[in-house]
Parts: sequence; C-alpha cells; structure tokens
Amino acid sequence: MKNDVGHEIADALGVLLKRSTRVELYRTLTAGLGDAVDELTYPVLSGLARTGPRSAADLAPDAGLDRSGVTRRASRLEEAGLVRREPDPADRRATLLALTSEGERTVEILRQRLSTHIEAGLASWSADEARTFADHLRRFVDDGPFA
Amino acid sequence: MKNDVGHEIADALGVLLKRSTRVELYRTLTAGLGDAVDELTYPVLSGLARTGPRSAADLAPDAGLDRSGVTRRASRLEEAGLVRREPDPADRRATLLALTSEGERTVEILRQRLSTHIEAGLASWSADEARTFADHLRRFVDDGPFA
DNA sequence: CCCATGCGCGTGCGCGGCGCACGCTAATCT
DNA sequence: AGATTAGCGTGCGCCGCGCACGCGCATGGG
Repeated sequence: MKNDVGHEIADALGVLLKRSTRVELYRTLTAGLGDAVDELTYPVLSGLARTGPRSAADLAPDAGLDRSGVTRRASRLEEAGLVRREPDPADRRATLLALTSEGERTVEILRQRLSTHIEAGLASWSADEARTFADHLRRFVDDGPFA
Repeated sequence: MKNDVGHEIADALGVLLKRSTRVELYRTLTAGLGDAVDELTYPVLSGLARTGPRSAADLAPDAGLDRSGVTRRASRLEEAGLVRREPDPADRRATLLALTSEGERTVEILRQRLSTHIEAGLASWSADEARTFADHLRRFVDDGPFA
C-alpha cells in the first residue's frame, strides 16, 4: 500500500526535524571554532560554501530568513574573520559575501566532523545500504517533495 | 569510498533542514485548521499523538525546548480546543497534556496532507525505491547518528 | 547630459518567543 | 509531623526576527 510510505516518511521526517533543533550536537560540532560559529551562523557559512560569493539577498531564502538577518549573521562572521565583504565589480551598490580562507577551512572542518559523526552512526549498515540511502536522500532533496 | 557517503548525507541533510524552516509549506498544510496550529505548536500536537498523554516536562526535550515553552504552546492549543489538561491520577502535582478528539482529528488531517504531499513528490519513484527509502529513513531516525 | 526613477544594502524599531528563576502545591523520607 | 524534594505555571530580561526607512548607485528617458 503506497499510502503507508508517505506516512512513514512523514513521521520519520517529523522526528528528524524536531531533533535538528537540539543544541548539544551543534555544541560538539562547533567546539573550538570560535563563538561566531553556531547554529545561527552555520547556514550562512554553508550557503556560501555551496555556491561561492553572493549577495545577502540571494542567500536569504536559502537560509530561510530575511535579508536583514543574513546581514547581521554575516557581520558576526565578518568580525570573526570567517567572512569578508567585497564590492560587486559589476554593480557598485551590491556587496558580495565571501568566505575567507579561514572560513573555508572552518566549513571543511565542520563537514568532516559531521561526516564522521554520521558514518559512526551508520556503523551497523552495510556499504550497499549506506550507498543506496545516500543516493535516495540526495534524490529526495533535489527532486523530491521539498525541492 | 565510504567517506563520500557521510559527506553526501551531511550535505543533503543540511539542505533539508534549512528548507524545513520555510513557512509556505506550513501555511498550506495547516490551512483551515485554525490559528492555533502553526509550525510552533505542531511539535506539541505530533508529540502527543505519538506517545499519548504525558507531561510538559516529558514533551520538552522531544520538542527541542524548555518546559515553559511547551506550557505556553499547549495553552494556545488548549484555548483552541485541541489539547486538554487533565490531572495525573497517580500524582496530583502533575498535569498531563492530552489531545481532545478534535485535536486527534486535526493531527490526522495533517498527517494525511503531508503524506499526500510527499507521495506526489515521489511520483517518479518506483514502488520499490520508495519502500526502501522509507525503511532506510526510519532506521536512520531510530538507530542512526541522531537517535 | 542630466534628472528622475528604481534597486540594493545596512540599520533602528517594535514584537514575540525563549530560557531562567521564583513561588506554590503535593509527594516522599526520616 | 517536619523537612526535603519534585513538578508545574508564570513574570522577567534577552535576543533574534521582519518591516520600514534612508542613503548610495544604476539606469532609462527627455
């Protein structure tokens, strides 16, 4: 019965999203990276890492908030030396947000820590299962119900 | 290379979690269910639906916030007639939160709408793929890195 | 060429939700 | 029974958010 699939995914996602607000995991993941890196500023970091330098307005929908929020979060990261503001060469009104080399290093550390954490939690999975799940999840995110 | 799996899952989850803050989906899912049902009160509803009546303290970690927050959200739902407070028969200090029949009806509607939305987004998947993904996701949530 | 209109960014302001701490009531222990 | 502990609801201060304004720059029309 295909209806069950929708319900199961819905329930599992619900639990997953609720747990994503837990602070403890963020605390361990961001340990030693400075006070500027937390669950609020992380979407800005990863958003920039994913697409390269871009404006706060472009980043806003990706981070799920207003441009002003992106500006404030980016300012904190700028003070910490992880993000740099550079004028858009094509439009001198615009300001592009870009990661500094230290910012890129920080994102890489976070990615590595998260990856390690995930693989540790998947220890009981076979390589095939993990591979299939990763593929499905990517497809689910890119082309699925929440694309 | 197993390391890629961790990275891919990490990236996909990151995007998924960011998108989960979008309000538009909640707006359509909760349309016509009253002003008390929104992205803030939903964790209380679904948490109660999952485990049955329980105290605010029990519910708090599940909803990712403090007991006071659960109390306030539950009060809103109580005013709307979706949640009822009943004294714990075993401990007269305690107050249990429980769904009213209307609350259960509301949760069922939400589950149904979300399930329909998900299945629509999975239209291009084969039944086997969807089934496997649902199983993997459940296992990931129950026994995985974020259990 | 210049002026008017529109766009893009940063910031002040008011609002709302959260966590913390307090008070009160009831259970438990000596 | 007195004292201590556990559990709930609420007032308070804080912080982040969205909205609206102001300023600087791009752009199109006279």
